[in-house]
Amino acid sequence: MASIKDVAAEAGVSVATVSRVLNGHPSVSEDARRRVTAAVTALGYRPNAVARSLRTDQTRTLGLVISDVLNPYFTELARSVEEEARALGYSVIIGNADERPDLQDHHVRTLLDRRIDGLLVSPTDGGSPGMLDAARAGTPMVFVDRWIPGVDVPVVRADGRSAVRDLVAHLHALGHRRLAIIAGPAATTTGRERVDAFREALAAFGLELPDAYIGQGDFQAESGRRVTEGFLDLPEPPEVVFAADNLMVLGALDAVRARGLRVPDDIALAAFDDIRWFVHTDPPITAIAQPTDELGRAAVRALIDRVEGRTGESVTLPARLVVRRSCGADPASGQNPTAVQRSTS
Amino acid sequence: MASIKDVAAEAGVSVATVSRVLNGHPSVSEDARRRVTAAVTALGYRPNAVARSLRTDQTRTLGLVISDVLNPYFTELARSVEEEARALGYSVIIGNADERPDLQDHHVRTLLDRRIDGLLVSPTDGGSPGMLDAARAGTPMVFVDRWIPGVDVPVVRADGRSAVRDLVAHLHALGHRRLAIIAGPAATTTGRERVDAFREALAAFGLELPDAYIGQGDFQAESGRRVTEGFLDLPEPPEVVFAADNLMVLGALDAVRARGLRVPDDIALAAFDDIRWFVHTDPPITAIAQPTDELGRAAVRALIDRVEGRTGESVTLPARLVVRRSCGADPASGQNPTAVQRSTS
DNA sequence: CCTCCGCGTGGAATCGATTACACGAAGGAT
DNA sequence: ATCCTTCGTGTAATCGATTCCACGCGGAGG
Repeated sequence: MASIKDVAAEAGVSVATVSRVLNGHPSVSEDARRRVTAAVTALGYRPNAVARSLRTDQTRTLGLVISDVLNPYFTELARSVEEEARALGYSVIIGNADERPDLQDHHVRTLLDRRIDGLLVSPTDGGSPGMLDAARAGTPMVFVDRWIPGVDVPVVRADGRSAVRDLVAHLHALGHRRLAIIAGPAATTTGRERVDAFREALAAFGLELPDAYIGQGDFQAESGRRVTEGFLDLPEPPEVVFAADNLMVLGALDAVRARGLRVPDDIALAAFDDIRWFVHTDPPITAIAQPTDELGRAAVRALIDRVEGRTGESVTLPARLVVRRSCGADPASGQNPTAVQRSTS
Repeated sequence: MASIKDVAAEAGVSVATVSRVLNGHPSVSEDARRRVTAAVTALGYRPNAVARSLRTDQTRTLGLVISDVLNPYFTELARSVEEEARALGYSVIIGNADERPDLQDHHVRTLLDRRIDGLLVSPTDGGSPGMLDAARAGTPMVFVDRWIPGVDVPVVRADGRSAVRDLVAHLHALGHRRLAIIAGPAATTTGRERVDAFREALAAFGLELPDAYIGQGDFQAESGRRVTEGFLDLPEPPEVVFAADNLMVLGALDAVRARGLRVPDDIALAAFDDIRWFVHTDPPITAIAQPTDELGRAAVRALIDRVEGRTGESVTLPARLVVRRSCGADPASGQNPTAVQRSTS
């Protein structure tokens, strides 16, 4: 592969001049510029990004560590992150943590070793050593979706509180009183927050959230199945199961089916995170939709602000309720339209 | 960030010795080794991968350019690729082409600029300039899933031929005679091959595949909807629509629903590529499943073989039919079990 | 006692870029 | 004519690692 020296030789100039032409430096004669560009195309020369990074101490690369690539929510997030980054002249390297803190750390370390300019993380846990080191070392960093309390890093996320209130209002209006939740891991902020928001919303309607109605999941489908089976075994099973992510509701659906029960007639189902497949499930699933695309873009902008020395700020965007048939409403006619409206407030 | 010089100073040895310790070189005294490791931990030193790559001319990184991250098939593929690569000591950088040749080229160029050791591609088209350059330049390369005829690069893929035969046998046994297909882009091998396999299988049962029953899709949901609407407008609409990928069948489902028709009673549906959501759609969708995980791993092994100077060979693995309710069978009881058996041959 | 060998170590070249600095030529001002 | 800019260019240092080569030292063999 041709190097800058080869180009210099071919053009009959020094490497400095070649570099200047490549970087659009003003003080190069028109003649030299022509000869260099000719040599570049003749040799099919492409600058070595590795060498350039070593010298300039910047890679124009962002790292993105997500919790689970197989979760469509994170896939969409990754896509919008890459898009915005590309538009701003950066590349993205994705690390998939599979909800495992050790893997998360592995990726953070690897990315730091490659001297990425900034790091976008959706932490799997409450702060693994590698992550805390990175934050402390001053690597530009932004949390997206999930974050770690007490760590001084901007957070870009959706606030589901009002949407959860809308959901509970919707369920209450349909006559449901015994509502259960499949929570995410307690180590994650989204795992805790969604339970809190749910409990608060219930309280506003004078409803309790008994411990028996809080199932401990891990954001994976299998845990949704397990927890739902537990709910169904209760002397007084819930009328509604709300899953804290889109994968767990799938498991819940499995468990309900396996008992020969019907949704929503025997039990209602809802989920956090809306994905396109929910339109086609049987029945279509009521969900809380995050503005995933905007989240990804905002996170990248905040991170690049930090990378380039500006102050990237935290951003919180509203989530909104999308009513479908899994809770009993007929969305084509009956349900209260104010629910959808209020969620954008 | 601490460099090797700092470590050398801290340990009271030369940088050469530090490097030797770091790389497990034998001829270092026990004493020096101890002092160096102590200095490393004291400073929290991590070698600069950029500098190392520049010197050694290898990045221990693989590039993976996939056609569409939002397609669960490719997400699973990416995951298994990363897993196998990690197990073998390599990192993976993913580029998402979004089925756009220009974006594909952008990613190939960027990856080559970073001097990745090898490239895994599932080409979006029939050979864009960047890709052909890469192949010609001698970059270790392997095609996965799709490939470009005439380019001398190993291919790791699934052969759907026998599974398509099984599918057609299944459909024929259920009494269906008018079978249509939503094809992928003609520029892709999978786009063409699946149509050919379908036509061949039909011929074996004395059935034709009229042009009106071949819809031109682009592997995206929207094209599935459009094509299916065209089928339904035909004077004699098909009894079965077979989509060449999992996204297009979603669009087909939309189109069928929008007309108020039922699956499978009014029209049967099937798809290439099985994904976990198909179990939960209404109705569950009959699909041809690729051994995605094994495909990803085999591709990585073949590529690393090339990278490390061995001869990575092409691999073809069989796909298999997974019967569900979208074609009219009741998989719990009725359908011919030989269909599933034969597909593994 | 001398020579040779091997081991542990350090000095310095190297990878491919960027960039500070110096230098010569040309042109304008005095 | 002399001096000072300005402009275009080249030389060389630098980034952080790896690795070739040489050197000093100690022990073994003659």
